[in-house]
Amino acid sequence: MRDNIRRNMPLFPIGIVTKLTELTPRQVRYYEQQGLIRPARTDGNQRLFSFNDVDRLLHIKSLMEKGVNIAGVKEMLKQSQQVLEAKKEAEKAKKELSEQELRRLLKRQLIHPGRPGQTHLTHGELSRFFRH
DNA sequence: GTTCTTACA
DNA sequence: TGTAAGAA
Repeated sequence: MRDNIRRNMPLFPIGIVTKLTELTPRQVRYYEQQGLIRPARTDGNQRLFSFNDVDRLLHIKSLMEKGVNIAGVKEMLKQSQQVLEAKKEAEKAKKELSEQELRRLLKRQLIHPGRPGQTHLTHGELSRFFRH
């Protein structure tokens, strides 16, 4: 799991990122303002993006193209983090629980999906995350 | 030559 | 979001 430190390594300036993502510098900076990404900075205050940042931007781009607005993108990214955290917890559980206990847990999660603290949205609220 | 911030159409 | 100005 040493790959993550590489993926988070600040490597490319905004010019490279815009070519990689086909986003405009304006968009990239704006997304940073909205807290969707937080690229590192050089001594001269120039942004340096990691592979993760680029992936994130591509994800954001695809969502935007599907009509999801900033608020919606934020939620989606939150869910992505929750999924990752869930995976970590699952690995923990795998070590701490017996196979049998694990089966029971998984079965319960399948029957009661989104139990922990997920946001249940009504149809009306969902529209909040799309362009009007 | 690139990128940064701020401001305005 | 695009574009311009002035400073790194």
